[in-house]
Order: sequence, then structure tokens, then C-alpha cells
Amino acid sequence: MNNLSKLPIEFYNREVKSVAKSLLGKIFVRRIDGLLVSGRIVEVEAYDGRNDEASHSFSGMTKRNEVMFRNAGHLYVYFTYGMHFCANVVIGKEGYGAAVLIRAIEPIEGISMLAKNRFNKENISPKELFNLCSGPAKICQAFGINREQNGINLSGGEIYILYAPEIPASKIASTTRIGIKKSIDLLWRYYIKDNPFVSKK
DNA sequence: ATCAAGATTACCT
DNA sequence: GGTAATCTTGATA
Repeated sequence: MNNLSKLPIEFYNREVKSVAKSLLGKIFVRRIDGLLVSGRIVEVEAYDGRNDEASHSFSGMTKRNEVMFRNAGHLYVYFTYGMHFCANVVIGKEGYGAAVLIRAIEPIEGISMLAKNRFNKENISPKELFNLCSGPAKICQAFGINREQNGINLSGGEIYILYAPEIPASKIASTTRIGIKKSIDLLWRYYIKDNPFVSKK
């Protein structure tokens, strides 16, 4: 694998916490109207299958979480709080139900389009740049991700993730997951230490 | 049929 | 630090 190659499906077909940590530093790419926007993944959370109380898959398959039970490498997008979308990468074998929530991205390419989508203007301040993709719903708004992208395959051309070298373990912080009320003791949130684009320290 | 909760964000004091 | 916004879904009856 080199820096210009898409992650192969096998990358996603591993134990979910390993994949979550491994996704840090990788490049998330979205094609909108033939234009590319992209950024580095700097914060994620792991949600396991039926054994994780905080996971959407915990109570089994429903119409909402059906995509989570597909095989590795699909995009699971859900709607929450009446106004927000969040994007996850499906992990593991078909029927397992694990996913990695993308929580923060450091913008790289197409910043004016990301800014237009989120703030309805193309030129933003440094402060607004740090606020552009520092949260799961902010990412979806900036990258134009909603119901229509639920279930798409990351091996296609609309949304995909590019290889980048592994972030060393010494540079990865591990904390409790944000915004959940069950399994609050598990340290399954991972982010790149000292990266200013994460949602919270 | 009804209802509470939600993997969040923005704005307020 | 507190909370309103906003609506779909899944559980219960």
C-alpha cells in the first residue's frame, strides 16, 4: 500500500478497536460533483457488536441499523437529535454489527467547499477552521453526508479512505466515549495526541 | 397510538 | 456549566 491507495476491504475486516486506532491519520475523501474534498481522520470511537451495550447493534438488527450488520467497508450513516447525521465505517464480517464512528477530521483539500457547506461562506477564520470538522455531525454537514450516503461501499468512488502510515501508539490517546449512557467505563475513544482538530481533550 | 430517548451542536450566562 | 432545538425510531400498549 502506498499513500495514494484506497484501503482494501480486508483492512476493515479486523477486530474493531484495532481498526479504530489504525484509522487515525488516514485520509477521508469525498467526491462532490466531480470535486474532491478530504481530510485526516484525527478522532474515532469503536462500537462493537452485540456485546457492546452502547452500540446501536446491541439490541439486534432494525430498519435503522441494518447497514451496521453488513460486511466490512460499508458506510453507516444515522440521523439523531432530530437534526444531525453521523458517519461510521462498518467493521467485521456480515452479521457482526461493529462500526467505527468518525468523530473529527483535520481538513486538507477543498476547504472552501467544506466551509460553504457548514457556514455558508467560503472564507473562514483560523478559529472557524478548527471548528469545521471537530465533531461527528460537523463532519457530515461539511462533507455533505446524509441519508443518501447510508450503505455506500467505501471501495467505490463517492466516499473512500486512503492509506497513510500508522500513528505510533505513543501518540494515540484513549478515553471514554462521548455522549453515551451505557458502558461508560470503556476506553474506546481514540484520538491523535496534541492534534488541534479533535472535538475535545 | 403514544412516547421517551438520542454515538450533537450552538448559544447563553 | 446549562439547555433549547428538532424529529425519527424503537419500545410498549
